[in-house]
Amino acid sequence: MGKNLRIKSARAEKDMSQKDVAEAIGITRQTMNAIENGDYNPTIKLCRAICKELDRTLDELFWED
Amino acid sequence: MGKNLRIKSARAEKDMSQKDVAEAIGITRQTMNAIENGDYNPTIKLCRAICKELDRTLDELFWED
DNA sequence: AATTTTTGTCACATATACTTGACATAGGGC
DNA sequence: GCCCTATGTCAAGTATATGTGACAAAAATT
Repeated sequence: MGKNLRIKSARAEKDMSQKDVAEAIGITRQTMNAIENGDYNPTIKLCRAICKELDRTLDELFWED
Repeated sequence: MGKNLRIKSARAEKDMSQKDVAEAIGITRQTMNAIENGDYNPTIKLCRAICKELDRTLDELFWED
């Protein structure tokens, strides 16, 4: 899986580090890093939490063609 | 978690059983049933596969307010 | 009514998402 | 130079998504 630059971009827009987002939604920094780097496959619940924190939708951050 | 009636509806629209969808995307019938009944929390990859099979987007089938 | 399909549910096994703690590195400010 | 933040990564543990096989009960079909 490739990197998810859309998450990185949405983070930048809110000026949040990976750690900031991770703490805001109650996961570890390492997990956030792994998701952003495409190292694994988060659950939908976690995806929703990331989306809400970054003011994006599932389609905007996690859809793929 | 509550039932996901949007999946059920999308299935009905394509006249597919839980088994049909499950086989089409390479998961078991029981897993498909559990997801539709809200018994757990699928991975984003699986959600994407369900969406593509049922011609819906992530936001349409898996977003929650 | 009998048969087949569809759905619900269970117990147990396996794969993998996620945690924890640690160490390394690059960059910026003092 | 040193310190602090942000990111990357690893090994080992825990939690949970998913698979497998089975049984039962609706719901549809004949």
